[in-house]
Amino acid sequence: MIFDATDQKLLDLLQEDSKQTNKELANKLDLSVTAVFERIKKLEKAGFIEKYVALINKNKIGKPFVVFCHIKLLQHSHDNVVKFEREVSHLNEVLECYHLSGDYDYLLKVLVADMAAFREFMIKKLTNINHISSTHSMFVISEVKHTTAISF
Amino acid sequence: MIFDATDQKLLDLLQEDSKQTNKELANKLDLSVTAVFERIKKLEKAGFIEKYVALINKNKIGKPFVVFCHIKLLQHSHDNVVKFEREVSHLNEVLECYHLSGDYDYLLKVLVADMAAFREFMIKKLTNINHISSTHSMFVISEVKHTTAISF
DNA sequence: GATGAAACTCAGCCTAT
DNA sequence: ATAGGCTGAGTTTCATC
Repeated sequence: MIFDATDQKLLDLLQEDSKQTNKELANKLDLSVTAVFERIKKLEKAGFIEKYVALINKNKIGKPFVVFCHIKLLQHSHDNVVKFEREVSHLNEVLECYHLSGDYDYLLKVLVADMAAFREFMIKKLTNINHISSTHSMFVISEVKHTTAISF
Repeated sequence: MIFDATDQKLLDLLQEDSKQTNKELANKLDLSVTAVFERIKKLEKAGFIEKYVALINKNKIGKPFVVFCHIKLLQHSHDNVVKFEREVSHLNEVLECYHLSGDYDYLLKVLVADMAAFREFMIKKLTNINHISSTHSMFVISEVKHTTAISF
């Protein structure tokens, strides 16, 4: 598939605002509406565009508290790893979970209402998952930058 | 403003797929098309919905390598902090930057092509910012979970 | 461009306060 | 009775071919 500078610009625009009409995009890219339409379909089919989503304000819905949580496992047998990953994926407070190199095995991004809710999460959910050896939590004081848009 | 269970469901649906038509949403929510339309406008105006974006596949555009980078500052004077935060925000490899409690001051999520590109980023960009005392990088082995959707 | 569908507007209705 | 959400019809604009 051909992927040129115009496709890049198009992805930049769609990553910023996916509700723009093809006409608006056409103006910005100096293309016809149909050309924009076809490029978008091409990018969707080729898997460049994964999905279109609404981003919502976490403060507005009462979950302003972000915690990053390092986790070390007791053992790293295949079964334990798979089980841990599956269980952690099902926790809806966990927005992101990464398997990492370094001292700790995993990094979790956890979203909750406040410190009390985080405590509940730790006690009732996280440490209820077996095979966790230790955890280390870091609280977000402020979000300096947060974007979903990848630059080229 | 009233915010009820239907609004929650609507936000859940829009966080999953913002390209659904109001008709589809109306069916899922058992409402009329107009009612859905009005609720969405209400949620946009009230700031619950921040923006609509396309999520793109980082592997497809040649940036599959994710690194989390802890950073400690030398001094924490107001000026240094502001300057650091501004400069780091301008780096397009940095998708996210958080001011954290704990041993390190900041956590950065960095997206690059590969280890060589990360090295370039560290040498040419990151450590070029003054007032950095130390850094500690952790490489993502696998992304176990990654969602932009916040649950209620 | 043409067309079918979607977004958006409006006027009036229903419900709860 | 008043406010708010709901509906369905009508109009404009968009996506799609």
